[in-house]
Amino acid sequence: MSDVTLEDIASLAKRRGFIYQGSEIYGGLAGTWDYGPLGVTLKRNIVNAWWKFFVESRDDMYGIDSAILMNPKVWVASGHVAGFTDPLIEDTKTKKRYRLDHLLEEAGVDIKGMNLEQMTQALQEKGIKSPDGNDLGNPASFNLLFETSMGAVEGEKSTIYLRGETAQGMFTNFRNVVDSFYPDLPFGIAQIGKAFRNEISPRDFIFRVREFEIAEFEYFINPSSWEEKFEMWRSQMHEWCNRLGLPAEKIHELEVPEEDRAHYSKRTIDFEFDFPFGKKELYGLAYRTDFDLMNHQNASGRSMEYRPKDGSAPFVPHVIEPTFGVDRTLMAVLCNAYTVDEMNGEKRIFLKLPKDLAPVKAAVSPLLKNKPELVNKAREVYDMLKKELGAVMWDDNGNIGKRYRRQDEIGTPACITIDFQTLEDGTVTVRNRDTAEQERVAIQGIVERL
RNA sequence: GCGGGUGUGGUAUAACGGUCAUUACUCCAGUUUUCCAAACUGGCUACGGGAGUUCGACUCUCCCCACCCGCACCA
Repeated sequence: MSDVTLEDIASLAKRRGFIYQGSEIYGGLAGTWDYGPLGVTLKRNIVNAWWKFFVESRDDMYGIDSAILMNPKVWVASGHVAGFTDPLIEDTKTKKRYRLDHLLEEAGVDIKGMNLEQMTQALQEKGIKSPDGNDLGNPASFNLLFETSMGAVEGEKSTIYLRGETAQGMFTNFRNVVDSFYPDLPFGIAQIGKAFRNEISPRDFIFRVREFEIAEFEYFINPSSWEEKFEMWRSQMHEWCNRLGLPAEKIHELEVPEEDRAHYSKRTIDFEFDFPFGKKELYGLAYRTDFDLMNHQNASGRSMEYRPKDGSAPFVPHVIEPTFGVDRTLMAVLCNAYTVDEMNGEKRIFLKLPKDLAPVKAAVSPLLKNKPELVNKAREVYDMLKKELGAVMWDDNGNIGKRYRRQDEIGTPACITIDFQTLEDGTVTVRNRDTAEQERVAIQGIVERL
């Protein structure tokens, strides 16, 4: 359905307990969202699948969980304190904003190492106008790093940053992991966790937010093999999308041209997804070279060299970095799952979630709730399934059709109904979410059917 | 951050400078119901926040906040 809007999805997400606006009772806080009971389960299912696929099932991957707060020197060395800042300048007439550094570059100015003041001066000396030929106002710079302060005593506090990416935790622990395990090259260090960015304008539901979750890993390689490893992860990323049930035709690769690439990247491919509001970045795959390890080696004085076991010359490994926005993943999964079809002349909305991602695996209902013998039997089945599967829901509200529709909206793959025949022959009906078809199954065989 | 728009129960909405703020669905309790949002009864829940104008503001003005669209940004 192409006419499904983001509002439809956000509305259902709220109504059914997936995603709420952050701090809602106080009018909200821009760029923050809270996950409700079903949302957190869905997210956890995604994250667990990711960890299983990229970490646990491999023998060249090492998981870590590093601190959100890091020594500020990390962010200086990584280039984020300087490079995370965008100098913007406004056309005084059209009110359009432009990147000051871009305008200068176009005018042939070498801006390397310039601060905002120097750039402003260069702008004035050159008499640069906006692309529309108008005067430019005063530049302002936006640093996307979130600042906070450490220390409880006023006046003795020091400014530190909430991490803007999780990657630096992998780089700062490179030495530790090598010392603990001495893995063969290539190997990776993976992490899932929160990152924070002072986005200028959060947008599009949970797509661009100020606090978000990233799953990513740094894959350390011999630079001579970078192209081969890059290709390997490229295809693994497609395989991952496939496992999420995201159709290949909705995933698009974008070769990021040099001028748009991050300061550390020698090659970047964006994986874009067809969201209801357009084709937008979902994942990134970057060849970060030895940029980060070299910077940390220089700044910390600690060696980042890897000593090959065959006795060949030590070197600082290069890095391939696949990065996955967890919230964006969840959003893509939701958008992709949202299905509208017709049933008995009425609109039926259901979430066609892959079984292993669905927050509720099955719902159990007595056909009628005023017949104690049905309710008791249904309770029995429910207790049994709850023990086996965990994520099972009891539902006896309204009539049976209503329950089916309710479960449809939260993507429950199967509904199990206990009726009078159950009391006689021990079979139940299992109703399929996607086809709405039902099938009689013996109670003993339910678990295998789900 | 700029320009434009929007803001009424959980969701979607109506109206009005002046009694208890409308309706539908959802949700909850109950009656009923032998498989796809049936019916009936009852119930919870809203004017985003703050100032101001006014005898009286959900309605008019201003400020703030959030969301939507465009620009810009998006490591």
